[in-house]
Amino acid sequence: MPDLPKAYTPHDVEGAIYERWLAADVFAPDGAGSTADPALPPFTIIQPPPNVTGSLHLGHAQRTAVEDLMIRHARMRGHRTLFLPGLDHASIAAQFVLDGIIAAESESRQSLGRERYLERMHAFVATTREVMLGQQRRVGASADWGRLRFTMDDGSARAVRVAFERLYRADLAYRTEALVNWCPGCRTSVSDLEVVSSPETGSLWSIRYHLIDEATGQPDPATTITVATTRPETILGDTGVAVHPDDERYAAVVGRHVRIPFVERDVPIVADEVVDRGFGTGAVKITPAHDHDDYQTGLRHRLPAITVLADDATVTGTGTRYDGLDRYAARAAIVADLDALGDLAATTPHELVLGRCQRSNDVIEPRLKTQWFIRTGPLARRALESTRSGRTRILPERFEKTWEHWLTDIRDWNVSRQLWWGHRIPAWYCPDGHVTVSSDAAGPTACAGCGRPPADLQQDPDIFDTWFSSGLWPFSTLGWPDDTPDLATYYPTSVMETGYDILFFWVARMMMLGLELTDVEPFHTVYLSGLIRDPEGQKMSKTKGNVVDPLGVIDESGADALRFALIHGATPGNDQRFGTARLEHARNFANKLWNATRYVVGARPATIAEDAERRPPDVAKLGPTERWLRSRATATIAAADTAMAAYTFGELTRVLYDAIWSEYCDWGLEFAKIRLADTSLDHATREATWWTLVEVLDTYLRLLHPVMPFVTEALWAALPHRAGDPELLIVARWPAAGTRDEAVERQVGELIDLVTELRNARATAKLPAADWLETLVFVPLELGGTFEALRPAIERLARARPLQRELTPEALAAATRPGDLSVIVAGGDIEATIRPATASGHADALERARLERELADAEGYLAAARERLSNESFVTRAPAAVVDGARAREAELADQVDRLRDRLAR
RNA sequence: GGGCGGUUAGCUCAGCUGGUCAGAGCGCCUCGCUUACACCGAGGAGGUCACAGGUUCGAACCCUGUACCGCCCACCA
Repeated sequence: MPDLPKAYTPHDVEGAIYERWLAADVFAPDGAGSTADPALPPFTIIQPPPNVTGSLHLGHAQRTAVEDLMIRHARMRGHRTLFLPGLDHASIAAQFVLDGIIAAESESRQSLGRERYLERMHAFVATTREVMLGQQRRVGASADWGRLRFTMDDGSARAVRVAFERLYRADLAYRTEALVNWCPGCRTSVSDLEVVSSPETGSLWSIRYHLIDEATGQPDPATTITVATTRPETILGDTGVAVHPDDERYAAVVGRHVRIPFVERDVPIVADEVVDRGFGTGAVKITPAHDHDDYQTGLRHRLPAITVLADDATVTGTGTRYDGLDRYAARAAIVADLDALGDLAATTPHELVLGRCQRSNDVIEPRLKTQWFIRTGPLARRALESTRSGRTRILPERFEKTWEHWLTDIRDWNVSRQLWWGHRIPAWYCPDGHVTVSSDAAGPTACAGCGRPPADLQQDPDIFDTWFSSGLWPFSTLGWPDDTPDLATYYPTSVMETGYDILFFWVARMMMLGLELTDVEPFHTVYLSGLIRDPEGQKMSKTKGNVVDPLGVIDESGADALRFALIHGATPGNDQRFGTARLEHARNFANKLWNATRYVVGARPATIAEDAERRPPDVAKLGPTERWLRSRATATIAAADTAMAAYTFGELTRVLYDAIWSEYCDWGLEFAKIRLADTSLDHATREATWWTLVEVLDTYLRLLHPVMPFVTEALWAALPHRAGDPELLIVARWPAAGTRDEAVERQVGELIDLVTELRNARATAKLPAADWLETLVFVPLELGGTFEALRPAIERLARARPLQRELTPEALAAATRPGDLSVIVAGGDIEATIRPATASGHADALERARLERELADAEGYLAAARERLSNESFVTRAPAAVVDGARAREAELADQVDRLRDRLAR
């Protein structure tokens, strides 16, 4: 048994412990140090792979803490546990970061070229990767590092190719020209999810279009239709004007044509119900190539789609002087020119919602592109079926509504990205337009359409949306598409823990792809964590500068404190504010635990050898407090089990905090101190007391281990172990709840209340803390044995001596003298009288005031209880147990009120 | 425009399926004899559980509505 240093220094504890775990090979389910029971089902958590874009923040630390908590708990219950760690290449996010880095060196994607750019990327992620893995170890992740995976490793690459080929063959992946969300800054398309709507103030311009005189074929200067637009530059791509079919104002002009200025194009006026008659002028210009609504309208009316903006959002191909101008410069020029022509009818400020790129914040430009899409309809239906049937559960449950809503209205998923860092789409095109999709690493051997040789084929230059590879994560990490032993053993996985902010991005994609490709739900439970915010409730972000580095916190307070704080404050799906107060609370708790253990270790009776093997306490020698401690430990185990089963980890920490601090330390250790020092007791009795302390502390260390693994491991090593225990707590068994002794819990509880009340009376009367006070006490017969056993402890803790027991309340009343302080324990029959060493009128006044306050409280409760009982329908309609409880309560209160009145009358 | 959360002690938050549920931590006030711990110990003050109705024998908890705050989704140019 190692000695415990006097001071708790997390830094010293934690490094050594992690090394011991690694050396013992206890993380892997099949590691040499595993104590798992092969008969139990395995428990698997595939870690949500953090982006290799830098370093981990508190949110990651929280996720890791929660995942590791579940894994450690399952491991202690004897399950084979796989906590598979990983990293995500984070295609667009990583490119965004790297672009920033190379920009500082006056380089760019274009200047480096694809090959050198990717070299830079590999070097970049090689460094961030090590930083991030190191951080996870510091947090204490008991992950199986030997199975570490990366979304860009060969296994993932193959899984991506095979998945795509299967989807293609099942007609769930298709290539088409469609309007996609184009980010001019990132120079790629992005998915609908990556477009964030941003309310902004812009302008609404009303513009007159001239109708064509059908006789001359020329615009009629006198006949115009006014359209309203927020984006005048798209005029150049207009191919129609739409009005509502029932709009009488325009009924006459439907079917006629207008001439689009600058491009001199004649386009038809069409009737379409999409138009809102009440908005603007009731006439809408239609630009199918640059607006999602217009695209649909265009399709309905067979209007051509003319692209007028290039990849960099400059005007292109219009043959006007605007070509080459940025979209906003073109807008200004066009507005000015329209004004000059006299066709600008109005300019009004306008609140609108812009789509901006989640990554670069550029305004998204809808553009026509030929790209790959995943047909989500059939996939989403299966995913919905999984949650509706309960085969996969989402926690907290309210997110199932969000899930339903999103998956019901889901649109096809654009997976093509015009980026470099990612998985290249395994599709090849031949000059005749045939498409060949091949999962072969070497590519296809011939064109699938015409048999041309590979040399004639060109691979799609695009890569996949990063979430495509992430979507395969639960099974690609286990060896899929091969039928590996790991896949057979650990798939489907158990719990997917992640933030609610990526429910759609990631969880939905994993469900859809997992169901399609493996025919089974990839996990049975989705646990959604909330976000970590700063103490002011702000989202942590680098630009705000309020990001907290977990390593700094760990250096200062320890990983255990960090984990406890993060878990303690977490309610599933709810954000939490994180600040120093929480952290100090957690660190103080670790410190408390450390010192309590140090006390226990140091309190070993001399009759027990230092290296003695653990013995269960001798049941025959247990006193009430020992039985109380054991019963409370059993209650705590049950409460911890309930919390674990409900995934309410914050509740788990609360239960353990209270049990350890408020029960074990505040009362258990204090009672034990007195007993251990009581030389009137025999050796065996004192040994039983100590063994009880050891046993209960052992239980609490086990229960707390998943939350605070380092300190519990260190402290557990200082306790004697049972014969069958392993070397390390991490692979020791989770405790099983025994039977509670409710009688002893109640009795000891009442005596604890007595001590508290005696202290209260003393403090209220402002009696010196150091004084020993002569005290008389009446304790009913059924509590007598317990009282006598605890008498030395009560005397010491209440500083009441001599503590003389009176046998009847009458005897107590008779012995009470004026100036004595009275104590009537609420809810019990215990009464006591304290005799101050020096009587003082002042103390007496304070004492009366205290008793009167207590009386008023008791009378209030009593009145409420009586009112409830006098209610006929309560007595007849409430459950018997509740009524009985109320009667008992009434009796207790009545008794207490009597006694208080009696005392005050003296 | 839909949907979802939140509103409980000065602050940050717990309160699971309605019946000792009005709680915790921090902060505050008073006091510390006691060598596990001052990262501590003892005692205490503090709340019409956002507001208004309703259901019920009984509501912080269920229903309806209102007000703020936050988030998600959404094709009004």
